[in-house]
Amino acid sequence: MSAALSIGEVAEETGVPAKTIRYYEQIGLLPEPARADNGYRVYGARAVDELRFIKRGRGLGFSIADVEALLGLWRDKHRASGDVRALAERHIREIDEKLAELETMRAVLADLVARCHGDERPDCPILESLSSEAPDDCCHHDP
Amino acid sequence: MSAALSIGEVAEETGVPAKTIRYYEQIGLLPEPARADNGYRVYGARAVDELRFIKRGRGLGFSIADVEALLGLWRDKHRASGDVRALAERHIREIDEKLAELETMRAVLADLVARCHGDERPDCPILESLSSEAPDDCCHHDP
DNA sequence: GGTTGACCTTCCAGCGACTGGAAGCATTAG
DNA sequence: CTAATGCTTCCAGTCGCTGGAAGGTCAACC
Repeated sequence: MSAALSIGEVAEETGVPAKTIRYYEQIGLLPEPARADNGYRVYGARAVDELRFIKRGRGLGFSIADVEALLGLWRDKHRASGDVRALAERHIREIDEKLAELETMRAVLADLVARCHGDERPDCPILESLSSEAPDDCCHHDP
Repeated sequence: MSAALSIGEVAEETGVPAKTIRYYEQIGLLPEPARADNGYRVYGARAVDELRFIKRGRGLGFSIADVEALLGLWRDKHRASGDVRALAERHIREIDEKLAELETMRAVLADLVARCHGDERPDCPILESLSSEAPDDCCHHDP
């Protein structure tokens, strides 16, 4: 049978802080674990696996809602891999949007920094650009 | 003299929602405007300029705190352009970190998606990767 | 037996940067 | 007179945690 672990041991094992584990339980991402006589949470190997899954999903930038969906698909032995792939593809598109936005910002900033001599003199193209009369519809943002 | 504008007109003029303008005032980013007899906020051209400045700074990804600092430097006629440049350079480094993180995520996801056939069959490298026994120290995150 | 100290429990509050909504005046048009 | 805007305030929610307070529990040490 699988070893019984306290929340601290699971935290140690998975690298997910105990506070975060309780939080995941609170929002329903993790099932409520069994309790020892003293009220302490008691976890098995399954919880460790699920937490590792969650941690990796979060590490790839999936939202909690997405991780919840992926966890559901993972538990479902009859899932279609197409569903998983669709979720991942949508996430890649979101990442691409953020990348494009950040790259635009970076390019504008790098240009401004290059044109700013950066000494004690007060004239500065960076501030001039931020306060100029030009239209500022340059940077698109999500709705 | 400069035209007196209501909050709605300033919002229209700058593209910053009235709610956000009030929020900026509340957190001290914008000074409290004059009030008409009926209690309505009354703005001048200066507030419009400052809001445009803020909007552009936010559009370049600067935090509110950074925008506040930039606004201070902008108002200070004796500022050193080096201070502005240092702030912008630090921001570029933060953007570079986010870019690197997102690019790593994207690469991992793209690889997983490519290896997932994505049909009705349940076997899926994406889920396998999330649940594998391999160490998951692959993705670094900020402290 | 007493007392640390490390662990566990609960609940509440805060981060950033807004955004939405409720409840209530002000002003203007019809 | 009423309806439609627009303005005011304040409170709550978003997302994903994280910190802290106040207290219970357990093993070890003197």
